[in-house]
Amino acid sequence: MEQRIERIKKQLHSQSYKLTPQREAVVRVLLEHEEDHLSAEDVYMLVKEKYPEIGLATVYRTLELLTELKIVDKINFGDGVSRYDLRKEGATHFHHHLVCLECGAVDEIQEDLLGDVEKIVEQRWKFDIKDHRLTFHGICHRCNGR
Amino acid sequence: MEQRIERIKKQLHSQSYKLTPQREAVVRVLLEHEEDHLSAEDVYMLVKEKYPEIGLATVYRTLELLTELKIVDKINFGDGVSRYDLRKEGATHFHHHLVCLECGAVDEIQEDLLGDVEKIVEQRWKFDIKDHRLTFHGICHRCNGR
DNA sequence: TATTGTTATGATAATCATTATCATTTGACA
DNA sequence: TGTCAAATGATAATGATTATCATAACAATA
Repeated sequence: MEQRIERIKKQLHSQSYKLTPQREAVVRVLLEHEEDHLSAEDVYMLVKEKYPEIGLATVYRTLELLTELKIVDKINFGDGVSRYDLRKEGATHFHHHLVCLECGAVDEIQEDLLGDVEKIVEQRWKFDIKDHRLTFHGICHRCNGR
Repeated sequence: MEQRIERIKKQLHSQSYKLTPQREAVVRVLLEHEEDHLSAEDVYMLVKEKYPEIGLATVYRTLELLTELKIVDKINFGDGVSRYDLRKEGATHFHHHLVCLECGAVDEIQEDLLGDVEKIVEQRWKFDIKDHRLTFHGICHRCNGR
């Protein structure tokens, strides 16, 4: 974890940004909750426990900056709230999500799986793909069979 | 078009809903702009030209109802505004989108292309898929090569 | 160490897409 | 025609997010 933070610091510095204590606190929370798909408000509440002076606007700004730098991925499930995930290091594509309609759980697929599809899209539609978002809604293995 | 409206009316009636003049006006606009990915505000402005008494809240409610009944698909591109598309009749899956980062144009892919991926997801993750959303961000054929 | 200039912050106001509220209207049915 | 429940329109309210502004913090330089 400390090494990850050090590397994020270097990423920020390489673009003339600073890793302020507030930004570090946000990164720590994201690292401690890598599986959780936190909203900005979630992040704020968690950071505030350890860094009470932080402002909500700062959390939003930090998440936005990290998203622009592709350190963080911003996810929309269409419910009016954005979610933020630390991007896995070295990840060359956005991971996919399985959203359970029963329990609301969100599982992740790290595998790309879209290689063939992207080839078809690039060739048939002449579309130069930079990023993709794939979300499945359905019933998860926990709720399945009930 | 009239036949499509008649069929939508039947769909509504089969669930004890009415096709009021306001709802019909909304459906007409959606039918006339099938390729356009209209926001609720877009729909409202277009409907108002022909049906000036309509209220914005009614447009929202109508779009929401049509979405629940799967007559309309609600799309999120992560920009804070929902878009609404009439679902193609008989469509068994949600179509995909190509969003151009340069000009903002949104193109559609009607083909599923996800058959193999879905098989893998259902078997490996034991996830019973009900719906999916796939969006590609990149450079469209019009902006490509500039 | 002090100074300077720029970035970043926190509190809070503002914005905007959307939903809730309420009085009234409308449509279906007997 | 009367009744009742659904639907409407206007507008207030909501909540996620962004803008604003005074101030703090930080890095570089003398």
